[in-house]
Amino acid sequence: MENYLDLLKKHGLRPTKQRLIIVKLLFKGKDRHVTANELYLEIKKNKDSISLATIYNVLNDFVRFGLMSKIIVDKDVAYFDTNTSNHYHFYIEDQKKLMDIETNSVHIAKLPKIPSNYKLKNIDIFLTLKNK
Amino acid sequence: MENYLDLLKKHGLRPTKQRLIIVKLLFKGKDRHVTANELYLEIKKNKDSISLATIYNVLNDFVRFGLMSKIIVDKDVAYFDTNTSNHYHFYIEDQKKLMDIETNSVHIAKLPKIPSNYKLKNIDIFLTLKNK
DNA sequence: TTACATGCAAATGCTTTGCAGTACT
DNA sequence: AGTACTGCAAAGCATTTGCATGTAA
Repeated sequence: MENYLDLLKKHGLRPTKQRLIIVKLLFKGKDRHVTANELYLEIKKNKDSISLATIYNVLNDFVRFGLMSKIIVDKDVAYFDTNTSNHYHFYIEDQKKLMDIETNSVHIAKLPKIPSNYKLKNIDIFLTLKNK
Repeated sequence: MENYLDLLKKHGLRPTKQRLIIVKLLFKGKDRHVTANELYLEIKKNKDSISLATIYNVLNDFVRFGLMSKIIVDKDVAYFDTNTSNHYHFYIEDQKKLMDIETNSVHIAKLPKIPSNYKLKNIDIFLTLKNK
């Protein structure tokens, strides 16, 4: 309980009622990938209520302050990921779902030379899956 | 000239005036990554005129019929790529530009096991770059 | 009390769609 | 002739923003 509060403070975020509800939900268990709307519905189901605009604001703040990351793989929707370490994803196209790939199950043996004047910010890998 | 027409026919697409203008522009030289709006402006600059809606229709048809691919890396805009073979991209964040990565400059030595009931459709890799 | 956060509704911006007119075959 | 394509304006939809109200420090 208290550690959720500290989690926010540690990242320079004021622990408001709404942020606490969201942090508790997302960081309770294993890593999660949620869309803003999914989170909105989940909160409603738990008999709480946070406006969708606030959910967007909170999630974007969490990304800005390094608590979460944002994943773009579908034109229609943004996914928010509780895992901020560099890792890769399966994207299950038919279900529009993301799944983590275990980091040690991928090995990139060779990377291209980065063009001069640029530096590598991060590596995204998506393995798009279809139903068999 | 004639081969553009054949390119369309070969893929089962009627060679209309608009499609020919677009094919000529996109397949004239090296591989290209364009947004619908960029293409729209480029066509206008060439003293032609195609409505933005038609450009979307044409590009989406080209993707559907295997002439191009669609790349999602930015929430705001879709990129259309004349290269349909499996290859990877640099994404230059500050300029919102895509660049091909030479296929043989990346080597994935290890891939995860694909979950049962699914098959791998394709592999996307984005190396996001920032200005140094 | 001052700066920041929330929530609603309205705005934004890319993309898609309905439909009437036009062009391929 | 019949089917497919184009073009415009309108609709759609996820996300952002302006602003008044509420809350944390």
